[in-house]
Amino acid sequence: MPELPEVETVVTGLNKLVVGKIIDHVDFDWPKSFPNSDEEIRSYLVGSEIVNVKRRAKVIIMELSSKYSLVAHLKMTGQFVFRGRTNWGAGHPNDSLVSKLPDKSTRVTFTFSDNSKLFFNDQRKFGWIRLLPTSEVANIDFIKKLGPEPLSSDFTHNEFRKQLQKRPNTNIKAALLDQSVIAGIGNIYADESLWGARIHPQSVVKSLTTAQTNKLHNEIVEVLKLSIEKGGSTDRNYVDAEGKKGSYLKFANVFRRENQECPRCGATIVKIRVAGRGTHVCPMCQRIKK
DNA sequence: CACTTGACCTGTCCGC
DNA sequence: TGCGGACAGGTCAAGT
Repeated sequence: MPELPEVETVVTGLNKLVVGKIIDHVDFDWPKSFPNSDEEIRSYLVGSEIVNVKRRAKVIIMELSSKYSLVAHLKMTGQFVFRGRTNWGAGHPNDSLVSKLPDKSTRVTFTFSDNSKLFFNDQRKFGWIRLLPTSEVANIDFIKKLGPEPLSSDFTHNEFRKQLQKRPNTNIKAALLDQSVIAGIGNIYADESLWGARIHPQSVVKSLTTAQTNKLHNEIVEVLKLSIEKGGSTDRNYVDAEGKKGSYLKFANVFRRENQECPRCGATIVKIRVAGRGTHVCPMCQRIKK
């Protein structure tokens, strides 16, 4: 599922819904989803308050009053959905993929002291939650290696070119999906930003001109901002912390639009395979550059 | 080393 | 309908 805009939307929702809640207990049936020991849970989770929720790349970090944090990755199908007194039973039936919880994809359930609940659902079981000291979050290997946040002021045209030099001989799509080059982009926003910049996903990174990477930089920022504004993309599973879908895909130009007309030139959009991923491209206005 | 290809899982869709 | 295979928004580990 979720790329930067979806995770950002979930984090915004969690800040509104669960900050200030005290964790009473936690239930889980798939240990890989939440592998901490009973001892750690008893000592650092139960009885602690959620004080803040933030995002780095696609990782969600919930800081607790115990000086520990719940760190989570939604991978392809993970969801955090809150249910409490104000929204029992999903207040938006036509806009939601989940009405009754827990359901068979529920892996972890946090119950708060006021009896409201936060469900971690994950159909494919790739996602995970870890409880660890807040001071160690920055030292997680994956987080240490992450490239710049595309919506931060550090992400300049020059910085983007510098980061791309880490992967000079691969294609630009693989480079965009590499979280150590740039943090938070996944399959949808890679395709959309490459279409916006008129760059073919199979173009070799070192062949791109400065004008092209500058344009791509601008497209990445615009596409991500627009998606956050639309509450992210719901392709199949994604919902926000209230269980609602995102509407960005209505505005997408190529993603999942194979066999439709390119909105820019009218040619037929094709779906190919690049970097092992389904990739949507307009063969007319996105040219391969070797 | 740099880069590409499976594996991790469940569910759905499509062709025979 | 049934069944096999491909595919799905991400990241690792193991290959070349």
